[in-house]
Amino acid sequence: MGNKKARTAISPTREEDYSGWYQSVVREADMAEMSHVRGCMVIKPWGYGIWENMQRELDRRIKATGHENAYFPLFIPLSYIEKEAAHVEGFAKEMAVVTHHRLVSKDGELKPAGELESPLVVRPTSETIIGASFANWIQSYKDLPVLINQWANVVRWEMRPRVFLRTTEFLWQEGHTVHATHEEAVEETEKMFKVYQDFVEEFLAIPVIPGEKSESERFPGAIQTFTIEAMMQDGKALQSGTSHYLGQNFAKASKIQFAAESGELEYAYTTSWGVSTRLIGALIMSHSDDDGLRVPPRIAPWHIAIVPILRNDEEVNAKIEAYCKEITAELNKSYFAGNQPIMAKYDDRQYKPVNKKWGWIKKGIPIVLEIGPRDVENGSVSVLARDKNAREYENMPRDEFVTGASAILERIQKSYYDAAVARLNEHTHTDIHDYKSLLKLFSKKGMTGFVNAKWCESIECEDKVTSKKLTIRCLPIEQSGTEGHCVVCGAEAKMDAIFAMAY
RNA sequence: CGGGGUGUGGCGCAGCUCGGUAGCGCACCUGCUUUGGGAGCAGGGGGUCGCUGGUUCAAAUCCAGUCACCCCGACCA
Repeated sequence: MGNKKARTAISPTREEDYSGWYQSVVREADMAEMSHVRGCMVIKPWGYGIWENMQRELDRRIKATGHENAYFPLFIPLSYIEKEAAHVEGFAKEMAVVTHHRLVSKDGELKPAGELESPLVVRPTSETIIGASFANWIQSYKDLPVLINQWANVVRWEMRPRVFLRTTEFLWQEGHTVHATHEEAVEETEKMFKVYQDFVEEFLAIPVIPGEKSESERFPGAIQTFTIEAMMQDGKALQSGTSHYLGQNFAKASKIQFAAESGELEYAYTTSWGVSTRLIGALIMSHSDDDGLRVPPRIAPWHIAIVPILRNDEEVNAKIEAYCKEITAELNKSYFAGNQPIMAKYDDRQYKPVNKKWGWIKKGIPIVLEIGPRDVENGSVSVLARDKNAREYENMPRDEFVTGASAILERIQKSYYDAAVARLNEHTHTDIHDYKSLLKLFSKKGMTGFVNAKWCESIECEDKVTSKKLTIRCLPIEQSGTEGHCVVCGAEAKMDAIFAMAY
């Protein structure tokens, strides 16, 4: 056969077709597939396992900050949605509406019947329906704050679905809180915003730029929207989590009032915040390579796959199997990153070893162990770490691996994060000061990246940029505080803004 | 929602212009050989060609409609 070409497990490669690569990664890792329902996906066990791990850790952090879980209806009366003007306008175009409650058989076909007197919408978010409950729950300042979180599915009738990034139905968590004062609600908004940032950086190994959204990018009905923006491998930005200060807008719409100490009836201050299965998309586009997904150990459903290399010799095979099971059991008693249990899986499926190995690589499991007769002889293991070349085995004594596994997992976690930080830093341009240079930078094909530049805060300049497919992602929390000129119009400006193309 | 493209076994594709009843690579199953870094040979299973209707003796192929996916745009807390 002669020279083997460098073969990648995923085709097309990122270089050849980024979007095709993304879809191929999702398919080859067996994470999800588009269903036959427009824009809706089936999340398969490997993808859902990642989501469950996200849920577990986020849920812990949400509860650690004093919130409790509850559940509210999927259906929202149209009249509720109508109550907040900006909210209606923001969501009207992507609402699924339920108009009937029955089917009847007619000419051999099922037809909707029993038209509802007032239609229901499928929640695109739950501010209004939760607000209606809150209005009942709250009488006095002594009832505050109310700190509620909900894990749910929501529906937004998107025009251009993309698996995990923008689907018609998706899973998320939405926090909704009520406070007596403006200050306390702002504090809450910022607190949860920080929870998201820490979670995404520590567990998903994705560095983010925290910032505030411009007025036009705000959540419909919010006073302030905070966002964490991550940079994908193609340089585009992905909004990965948002936290909103809603002021009294929704309290007024839903009549969330309380008797203050003074005896006055006052409107409360509310917040909401959420992250969704979109984070899985962020994970894929942050860390994966041309051999498939790479899952940071802290979020991986399994950390170590143990693949036996069996021979046509039952006696030898029995030894290999026993050896593998011992190692699996030892690993499963171990921890990494402090107290996170190591999840090791003995892969005794009947597939060929080499196919099992590549299957795991494409799924992005952090470590694949291959164990054959020679390893049993020598008391060793062959280690494939996903942060290294998929063809480089490292042979090491069994005990060294078992005791060192946690360190390897931690190294992998760190290496993914470091690589993502390096990319973010390298491709965040701070030397763009005029409109011409800005457009020139983003007219390039391929890696575009972020521009951190001055903005005069005028909607005109923002619109001008938006018409060029660029967006102002956020006004970073970390401001230089220096004076300068708006990168668009050249006027005096103090505010730093992140400009980028976005998903 | 506008423009473009595509739907053929699990995946990737050919066949369609010029209608004659489906093929290739990978994967899968069996056997033999091989045996720790995507093995070889031989045999085999699996698709009513997205769906509906029309034209025709005959439709994957032509026509109409419809659904879905992909790309570009608009839209997107």
